[in-house]
Amino acid sequence: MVQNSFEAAATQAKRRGRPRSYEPDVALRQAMEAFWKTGYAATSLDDLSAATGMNRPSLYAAFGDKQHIYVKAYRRYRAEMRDAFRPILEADGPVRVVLRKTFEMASEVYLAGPDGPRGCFSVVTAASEAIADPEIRKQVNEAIASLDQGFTALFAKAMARGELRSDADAAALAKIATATIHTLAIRARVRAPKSELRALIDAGITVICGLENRPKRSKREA
Amino acid sequence: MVQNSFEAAATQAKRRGRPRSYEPDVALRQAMEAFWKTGYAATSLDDLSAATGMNRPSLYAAFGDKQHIYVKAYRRYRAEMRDAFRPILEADGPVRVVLRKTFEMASEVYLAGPDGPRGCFSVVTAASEAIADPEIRKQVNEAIASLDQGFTALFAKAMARGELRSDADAAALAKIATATIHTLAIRARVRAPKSELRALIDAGITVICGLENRPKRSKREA
DNA sequence: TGATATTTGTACTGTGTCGCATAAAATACT
DNA sequence: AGTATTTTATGCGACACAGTACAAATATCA
Repeated sequence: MVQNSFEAAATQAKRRGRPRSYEPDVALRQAMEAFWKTGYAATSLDDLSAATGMNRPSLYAAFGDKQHIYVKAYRRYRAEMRDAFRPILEADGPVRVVLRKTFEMASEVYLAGPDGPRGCFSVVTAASEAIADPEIRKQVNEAIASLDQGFTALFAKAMARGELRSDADAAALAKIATATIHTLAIRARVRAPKSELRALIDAGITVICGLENRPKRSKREA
Repeated sequence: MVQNSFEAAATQAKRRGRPRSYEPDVALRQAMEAFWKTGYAATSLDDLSAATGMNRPSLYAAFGDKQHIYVKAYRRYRAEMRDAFRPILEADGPVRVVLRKTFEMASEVYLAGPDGPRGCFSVVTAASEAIADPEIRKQVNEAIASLDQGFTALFAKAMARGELRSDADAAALAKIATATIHTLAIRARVRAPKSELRALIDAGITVICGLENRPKRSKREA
């Protein structure tokens, strides 16, 4: 499997037998979408089959049984989120701006489902499964810790530049930033109006960075 | 059904046929526990039957089909939470104290499952079902709005007493308080260590009420 | 004591679901 | 061309599940 993907990644090396009628990468993404929307238990293998265009035996051959498909789909979700958030979160710039961009990105992702808003995979679907499945629980913990750490680094940098109160606690602020992400995810899933999410983003920024201290003429911050 | 519960509530009025071997109230609570732990889809009627001690026909007679049982169990959860939180949230006292008590109550509830931590029914189980079931989505929205409003009232009172910055926005702070509840629920479900939840509570209070301005000798606030 | 009313317990039906076995299809190697 | 290899496609088998029918059980009322 490993060398296969290596060969495939290389120069589309000629594989011996009948060619696959699916691309594992896009199939996994489609499976992810299905789980994201309906959760683990409510998504049947037939649903996955329909979503991916693969039939069940192919699903098994490619990803293993349902639990394995779920774990891999969740891993894929986390990887995509990492790739989407890291550049924004690690970019240089005023905390307020970076924070706003991060929250807005989250909000967009949570609202932008193909069939309406669906929130965050980790928060609304994986967390639910965390009691029954230790592997998933571990991954959700990693996801949360990773987010906490990303925000902590951002705030530590900002404090070093004097952008935040010197008596602030970067790790504590980070937890509140993660909390804002979490509540965004939940509210998006239950179709809270966009205005509510916007208000939430403003509230999170204000509470973490303080009120805009210099009331300038320009209305936008970014 | 309505008059039955009335009679029963009255003086155990003599019912005609074979007596029930269960108490509807405790049975619903047990069903709630089951759904709370494993979610809607992963909880079978056999699970509910085992949890309540009722057999399936009795379940149907008492509460309707699975979806109805779930809705009623969720309603029950919300009612219990209301009863638990309202007196704390509406009590007179310094915001910091009220807020801390509220967060600590939430933390305790989320951690105190009979088989380990399970988070919040609304956040981790109902929100997941919110896409498929409009009735549940409506109820989750109500639950969130109710929490937002409770915190808003608390902060408005506090501002009137001069306990918070006069330029603060009670509704905005309330959303952050709700966010703190939400992240507590999620982290509890994935078995975050208690120390993490404590740190989160402190962070939420600090970020909403500001740093303790007068460093007194006593270490506790409450 | 017998009729009536209500609940329980068992068993049944039809459907959904998971996982796999097996044959057909489609490619590369020789 | 023929063989080996890999995937697809059909479909099977065992089981879980939701919901219900029906008879037995247990109470009140006359």
